[in-house]
Amino acid sequence: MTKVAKRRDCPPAQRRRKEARPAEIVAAGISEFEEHGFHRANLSRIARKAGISKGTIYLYFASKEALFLAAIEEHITSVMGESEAEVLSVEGTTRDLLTNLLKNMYARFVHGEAQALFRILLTEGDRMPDVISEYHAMTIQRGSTLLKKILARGVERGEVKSGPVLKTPHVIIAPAVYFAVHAMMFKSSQPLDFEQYFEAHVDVMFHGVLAD
Amino acid sequence: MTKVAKRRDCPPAQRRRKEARPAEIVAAGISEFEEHGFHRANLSRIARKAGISKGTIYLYFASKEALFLAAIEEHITSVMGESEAEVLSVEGTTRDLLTNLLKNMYARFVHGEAQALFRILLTEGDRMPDVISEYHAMTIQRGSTLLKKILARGVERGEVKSGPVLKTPHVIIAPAVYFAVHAMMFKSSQPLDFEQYFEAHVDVMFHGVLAD
DNA sequence: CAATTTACTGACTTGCTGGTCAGTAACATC
DNA sequence: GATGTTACTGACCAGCAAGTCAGTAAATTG
Repeated sequence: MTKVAKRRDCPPAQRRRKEARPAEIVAAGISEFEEHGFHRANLSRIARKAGISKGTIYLYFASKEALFLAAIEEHITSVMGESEAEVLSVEGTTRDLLTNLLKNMYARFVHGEAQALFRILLTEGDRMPDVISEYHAMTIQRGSTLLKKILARGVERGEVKSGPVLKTPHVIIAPAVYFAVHAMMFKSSQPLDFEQYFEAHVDVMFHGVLAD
Repeated sequence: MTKVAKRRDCPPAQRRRKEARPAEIVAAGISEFEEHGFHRANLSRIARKAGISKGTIYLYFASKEALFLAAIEEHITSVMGESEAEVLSVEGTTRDLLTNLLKNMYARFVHGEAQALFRILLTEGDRMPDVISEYHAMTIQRGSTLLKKILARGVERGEVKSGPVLKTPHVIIAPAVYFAVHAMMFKSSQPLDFEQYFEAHVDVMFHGVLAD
């Protein structure tokens, strides 16, 4: 009744690659967490995806949560790095700048990888205030600062009228987030038409719904 | 080594109340699911909240999932029942109607009970397409039909200009959903000022951001 | 009051998964 | 080739929670 260890010949004869492991594990982790969220994510499956055994994960990460944090950090920086300068560098009317910014947002949030990250944080964010803060800084904070700049510039050029939006520019990009949320919930059953939605978004943002 | 049953005196001497149980269990379930989502919700805790033992739950519901479905159904109908007629009955300008509708939405989605439900479905909805469909019908479907009516009436009265929004009225209420999502993620760390946000929302919805 | 029915209980079973560690083999050095 | 080091393996452990069911007692019946 001892803990007999019946060792079989190590099947695919794993090579030893200390340097490559962490990144590979994180990559497998991102994929697994995207697909299943934190709770349902399964370490054995992550190990399989990374082509190693479960025990190896624990050589590089202290716990499931530690791996999750590493994966989130990696994902945030890889997905969110750039775009600000790009948007601001365009010389053009406020219309152009805003349209450009929105296209950028939709591309990331709706079609892109940012959606999965967004979903995970929405779902599992409670337990990790640090990550939430970082995410906030890199998305909302950054985005609304950028928007404020664009709007202020627009006011100066006489293209934008002043109003409460200047202080709470979130409302401008809100429909993009709504679209992402709608897609998350109803993608398969009741999809929205993107082109049509985008057109409506831009139109309302610029002119509102009232006549005159 | 038999399965000895050491029966203690039945502690609080539970009464037998076959009729009242299901509703009580569902109520306890709603509270638990709101607080923890589906996965972390714990049946023993639900039983405790309902003042019964775990086994009793299984006298009335086949599984955790069945209880969850019952809870969701109950919640949807209790939270979403009304408001439509109320909003439409108001005789006034389109401004009034829309402002009224929005206040209603914020009250439900942002401050009210609908938020927890929304969060759960966003998080756990994949596994239950039926519930998602029902939810869609009772919220999005209904809401956008209502909005289309209001806008069409506004166009007739010359208060609303025609445009792509008439076909995709979602963009109008999107900022309310954004606010709810923002609250879910950043409530504790970076809350938005509601009054200010609401004002900006209404302003943009009516007039847009561009001058003239 | 005894006999019967049935709402209810909670210890137990079962299954799953995060985490451990004795054992193995790939590489390094002599 | 022998010896040492260490990346790696995977059977096992521990604990938790969904679900079960033998047993109990509240109501009901005769």
